[in-house]
Amino acid sequence: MSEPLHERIRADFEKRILSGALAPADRLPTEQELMRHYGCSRMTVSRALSTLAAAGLIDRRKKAGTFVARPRVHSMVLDVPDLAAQIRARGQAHRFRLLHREARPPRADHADEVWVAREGQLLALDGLHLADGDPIAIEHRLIGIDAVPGVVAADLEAVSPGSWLLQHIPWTEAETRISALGCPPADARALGIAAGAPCLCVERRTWRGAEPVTQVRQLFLAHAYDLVARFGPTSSG
Amino acid sequence: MSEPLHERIRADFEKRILSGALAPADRLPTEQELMRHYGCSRMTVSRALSTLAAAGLIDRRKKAGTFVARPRVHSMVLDVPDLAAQIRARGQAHRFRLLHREARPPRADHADEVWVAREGQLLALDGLHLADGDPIAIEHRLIGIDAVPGVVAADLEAVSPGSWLLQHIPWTEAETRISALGCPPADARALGIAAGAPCLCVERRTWRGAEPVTQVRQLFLAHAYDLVARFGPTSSG
DNA sequence: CAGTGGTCTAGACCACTGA
DNA sequence: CAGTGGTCTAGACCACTGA
Repeated sequence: MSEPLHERIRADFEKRILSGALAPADRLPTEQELMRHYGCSRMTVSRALSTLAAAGLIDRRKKAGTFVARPRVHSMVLDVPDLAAQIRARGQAHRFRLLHREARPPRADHADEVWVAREGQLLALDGLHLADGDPIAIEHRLIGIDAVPGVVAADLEAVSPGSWLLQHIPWTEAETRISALGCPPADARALGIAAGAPCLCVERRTWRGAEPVTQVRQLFLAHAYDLVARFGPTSSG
Repeated sequence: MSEPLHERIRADFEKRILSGALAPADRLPTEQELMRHYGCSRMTVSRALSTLAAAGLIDRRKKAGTFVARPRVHSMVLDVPDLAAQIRARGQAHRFRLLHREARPPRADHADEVWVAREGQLLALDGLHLADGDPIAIEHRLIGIDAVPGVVAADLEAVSPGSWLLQHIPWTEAETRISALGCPPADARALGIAAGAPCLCVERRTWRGAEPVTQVRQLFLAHAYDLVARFGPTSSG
């Protein structure tokens, strides 16, 4: 038996809930009943059910029992592909070309700049992502120098700023906003497309603990970039 | 002490990893050392570390010990807002207008249709999402009638097809693809915009267990719809 | 107030794997 | 082969909450 018992119990109930055999609001057996059914101790049963509860598949209420949860339809796991890797996977060469680089204090009337730099300095970067020499995305990035002092000396064309940060900031929290828009004229010129052409816009703020690290706005040519998200309790089990 | 001890241990190490005090590849104390430090049993320590391992913050290797994991930069939690609720939150009225409805076998040369219906019948729906009477999105949907027999009799203007399915299919797995594109002419006419205007395109396939349920392609007017994703180990703890 | 889940203990045996 | 984590037991006390 390579599979632990708690995992078998968890998978049993996941399957019944996924298949609809157990519908939302249905009551599961009590821990006592499951102990008898699986011939194991209460800790083992409890561990299986705790995992399902953490995944949002069931709700546990004292005295009342354990119930199938209503599906949470609002959260998915989003794969954020590495742009450079995605380009290379298509057999193209990826390059990042820095268009502009400036270290300075934040402008008080720019909320993003104040958010990133607070009272310190920020690094403002504009650059192009190229696939086989053709621009496919433009990014505008702000980095807090106090949060990431090493960035000032980094060669950000050898490794793109996003990759450099990921390699040097050990863990991050981030918030991403995804939208579509017509390409503004200045970006369109840099990308070599018509102003107003459809672009996928990804805006992201990243923290290290409570400290802001970077804010970035990336515009991708339509069809150059897809975001893929998967959803389902299986992904958490 | 309202907070369980295993949760305190988990939060301690999460904090140290997030703050950078513990860097990737750093070794954590052994379970024996943590038992002494927190004055608790091995199960309690193990539970805290198992939760961190499940969240991807640490790697545990037998004989070698427990180590801070390299950040997984590729997965985020994506909030999929309910379009109707989002419109109402802006103080507008949401309505779904059915443009076309047809029950028929799949066309053999349409991969999406064969995927949804297999050998059975499918329901093909086209409709508009309206905010205060103005179109803001168009959707093209295929539903497998064998998987969801009740849908044939449903009033899909009173409740939009997406909402109806969520209420009647107890749990789902889904795969979503997000991109930007210029609006095709036929969709543009229905939306009352110029052909080629930028749109956010969301394509989703949904399963119930192993059975395909629905395939939908939605085009949103730019600025009418944002997708927001959050990322971070806190979300899983 | 009785039944349920939440937590925790002090052990045990085992599997894996690096020294 | 010794140290580490993975699993499991058979209990215990407690907190919550619906009947």
